[in-house]
Amino acid sequence: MKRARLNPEQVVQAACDMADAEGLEATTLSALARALGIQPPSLYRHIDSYGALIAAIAARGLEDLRERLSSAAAGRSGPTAVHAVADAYRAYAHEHPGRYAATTAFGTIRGHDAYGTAGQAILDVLSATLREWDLDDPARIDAIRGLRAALHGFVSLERSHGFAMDQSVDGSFTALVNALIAGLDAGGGPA
Amino acid sequence: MKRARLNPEQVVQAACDMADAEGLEATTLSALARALGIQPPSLYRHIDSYGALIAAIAARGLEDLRERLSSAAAGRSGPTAVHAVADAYRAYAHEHPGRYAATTAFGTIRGHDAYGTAGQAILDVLSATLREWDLDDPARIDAIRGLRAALHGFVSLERSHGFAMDQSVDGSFTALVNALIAGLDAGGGPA
DNA sequence: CGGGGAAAGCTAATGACATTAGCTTTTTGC
DNA sequence: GCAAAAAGCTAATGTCATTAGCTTTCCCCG
Repeated sequence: MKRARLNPEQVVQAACDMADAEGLEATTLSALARALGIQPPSLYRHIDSYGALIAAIAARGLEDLRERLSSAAAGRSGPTAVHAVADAYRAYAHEHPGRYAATTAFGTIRGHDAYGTAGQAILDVLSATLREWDLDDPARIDAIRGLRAALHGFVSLERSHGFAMDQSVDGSFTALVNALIAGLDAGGGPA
Repeated sequence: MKRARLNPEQVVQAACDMADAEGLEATTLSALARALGIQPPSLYRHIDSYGALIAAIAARGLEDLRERLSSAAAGRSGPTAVHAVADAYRAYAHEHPGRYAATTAFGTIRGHDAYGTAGQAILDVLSATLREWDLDDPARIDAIRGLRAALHGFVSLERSHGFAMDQSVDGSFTALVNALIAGLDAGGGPA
């Protein structure tokens, strides 16, 4: 019988993979221990708590996501950049549903701040994506919040079968991003 | 010692109140039984399961929400109607965070369809709100999906302290709704 | 080469949870 | 007033996360 000899890195990696494959809710300490060939209490040699594990998955998700968004934004500007970033955001959420879900599992994460800076980095990328509109600060923050809310809301509803009609979801997403871009062009602040 | 003599209606009502006051995660069968002065297994005389209870909370939340949106939309049209409905949506989520959270707790709800029709009713209200734009059917569904995604995403991030900067969140919400309206006016479908 | 300490595993136990089975009490309808 | 249904109860099970305390394994240093 082979001893595992694990380290925190491997544990988090396995948890990320399990979350993507089986769902975040199925990623329990028991299931993770089973998958790793050890007993549940042994996991505490590598992680502080269940909440800390979910926070670690979330942190990794945010880092990966930031990288994808950066790549999508590189060498693009204006509407093209916004579409590229939006598509990259949605693609990441689909490819790594567990990591993405952890990112938004605020309930279990509260207090574990491992992912605070990673979240800020995402906002920086979004901000850079909007550079061409040259927004001054109240409007800039409004735009970032709106973009993030729209992306998160769409992906969240989509991931949970929130869109019943069998019309193309891709098209609806493109239309939403176009609407936000139209809003940026219109530029009118709060009436 | 007073016997409770409960019925399903009262149990769901108490669960809704507890969810709003203590949070949906704190609304366990044990805590609910404690609050009602009975033992946990006795709850099964009134509900089928924990999942069914959450689904019942969600159904009530959707019904209440539909009513609020209907009221907000009545006698209004165009951008005014959209703003009124959006504000009503956000206000409901703030006033009844537990019910609203249940509405989007797709994981525990899956399979309990008590809330299916209520969800459809919400979409009907949103559709009516957009009447003035006279959208034909692919664009109409895109607009509804986009509006719902934006509202849900914003409220969801807001509820979980997703907006760090201390700039006014009200203003950001108004700006987002304005952007969506600008998108409706621009009307361009997917490029 | 050998020993000692740290790292990483283990078993056993606890307390919260949902859930089932089966019993008792209360209410209600005739 | 009585019988049956409705609504409560206790006891037990299985799944969680988590803690305490023990043992094994590895690695470094003398």
